[in-house]
Amino acid sequence: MRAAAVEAAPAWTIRAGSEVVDLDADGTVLGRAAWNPADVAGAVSSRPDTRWVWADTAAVYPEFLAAGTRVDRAWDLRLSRRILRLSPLVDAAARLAAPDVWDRAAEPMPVSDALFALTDGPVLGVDDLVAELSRQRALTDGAADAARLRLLLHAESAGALIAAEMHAAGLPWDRAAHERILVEVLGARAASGAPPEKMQQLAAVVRAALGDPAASLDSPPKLLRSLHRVGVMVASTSRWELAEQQHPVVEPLLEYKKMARLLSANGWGWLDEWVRDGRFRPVYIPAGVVTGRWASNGGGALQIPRQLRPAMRADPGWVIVDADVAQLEPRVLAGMSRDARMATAARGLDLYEGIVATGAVATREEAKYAVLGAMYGATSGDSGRLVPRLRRAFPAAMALVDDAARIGEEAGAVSTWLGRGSPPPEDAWLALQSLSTEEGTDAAVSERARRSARDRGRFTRNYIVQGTAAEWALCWLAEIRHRLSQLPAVVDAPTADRSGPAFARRAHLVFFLHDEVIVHAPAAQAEQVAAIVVEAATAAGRRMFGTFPIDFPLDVAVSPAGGAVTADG
DNA sequence: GCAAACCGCGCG
DNA sequence: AAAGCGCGCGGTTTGC
Repeated sequence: MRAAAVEAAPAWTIRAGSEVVDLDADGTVLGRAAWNPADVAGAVSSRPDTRWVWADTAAVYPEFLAAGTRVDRAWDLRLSRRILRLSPLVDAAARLAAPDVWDRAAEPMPVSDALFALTDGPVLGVDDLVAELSRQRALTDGAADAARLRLLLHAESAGALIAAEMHAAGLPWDRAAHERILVEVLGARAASGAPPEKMQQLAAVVRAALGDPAASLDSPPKLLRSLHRVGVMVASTSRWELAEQQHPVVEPLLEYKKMARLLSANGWGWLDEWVRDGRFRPVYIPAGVVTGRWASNGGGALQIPRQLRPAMRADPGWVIVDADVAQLEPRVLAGMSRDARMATAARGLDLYEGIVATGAVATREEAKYAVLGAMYGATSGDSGRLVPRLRRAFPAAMALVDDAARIGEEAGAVSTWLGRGSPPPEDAWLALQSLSTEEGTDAAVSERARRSARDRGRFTRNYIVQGTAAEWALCWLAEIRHRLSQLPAVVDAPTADRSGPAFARRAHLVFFLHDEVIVHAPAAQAEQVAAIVVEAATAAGRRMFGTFPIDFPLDVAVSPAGGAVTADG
């Protein structure tokens, strides 16, 4: 018999509404308590080894951060539920069939300062969470590969913690540096409403080339008509098509479009709206993309142009540690297919050069287009023509993506390496497919059905690779977070107040973009942090692929500002 | 008059 | 030497 329940340390702690419930490792309730908002730090520190459980990290965890504390481990019931519903590792009969109160509340909820998610939609009581955790643990423990599924759910939940923490910490952003770039590229800011100086001048040049001083440059249909009038017979105004034309309007117009994009997407208005106190605080949405990738909401965090990277600037005495994985997706493909030849080609920093060395293709560029074509399902163009060569060189890897495409075309489901299942086809898709098999079907309908099937095949082909890459990245992030938390805090950091949460007094994650992380670190810890990021990549590879010899090399740059040039061009 | 749909382009 | 995947956003046009 174990000791009295009240004295046992909880393994799980559920937080909902105004209550906290502690559970032991078996899920037996150890005790219930009222939640005390005045002592969040005490609630955390008195349960050093627990895993915190809640319905929605984005709704609950900001209160912890605002109170100056963090948690080591979490279980996000909403994110886990979405995975368990579709995972092929879970017995199909045990998966949920009908939507219920959880699903109505299960729209991706952004991480934000407001706690509106708590009052939006159906309210879940703490007993609902106790029951849901029990159900999810049973599904996970009984899964075809429990360890693998558990890794995915833990990584997913760790990602949710990190998303909230990165929002709270903010990305160090130098308004003056950003404005210098704007002025250099666009010219001085003009009176309100008017475009900046250089843009006005360039617009005049474009209009002169169009022979129309009143030509509209910002409306694609009008611009298209203007182009046709001067003999530029393009079908659209997109850049790649214009670039093929020989006409004096092309060069200034492309330049103008670049400027207009910078102004509207990341101009002074963006700075005013998104940068406060030297921090850009985007809203991250973990698993906001169907493959498991993160999405973002507001501020275009995942689309910051490289042009503006130098505006990312560390605080005085701190540095930016910027790391990205070289060719993450093909490496992940080699790992999941156990393709030893591809893994050999991936040894070293440049997988594309490794492929050239096998003799499959002649140049690095060819290798790149062949690999992209293989993962995206290219059928034509230079990329499509190169794919068969890859199929001969790496049959195991190619069989995996080719099978995924075939399954998708046949309305089937595919899965990532850790068990995130792809969504089923939509009803309209199924209806079109069955319509095309009926007798006497119109040829046009059959063609639409075939195209729609191939579209889905390209989706499932890419799903397994993109989704597994997202899983690798979650493991990497979680490892980095854990290792950074072991570093000593810099108590007298000059920016401790400005950075807000207490965890920001030590090196902390401030940005994540699919295969790249940025850590804001005290300069004295720069080398330690760089080593942590590299070790975490190795650890993530082991967690995902065990002893299979696939490398995940990084480009790492340490500097006061973003956009630093790394050794690998 | 408002919202959905479309375009074009930024990111991986 | 592409036109194959996944996104968000601002601006304009289109549809009700």
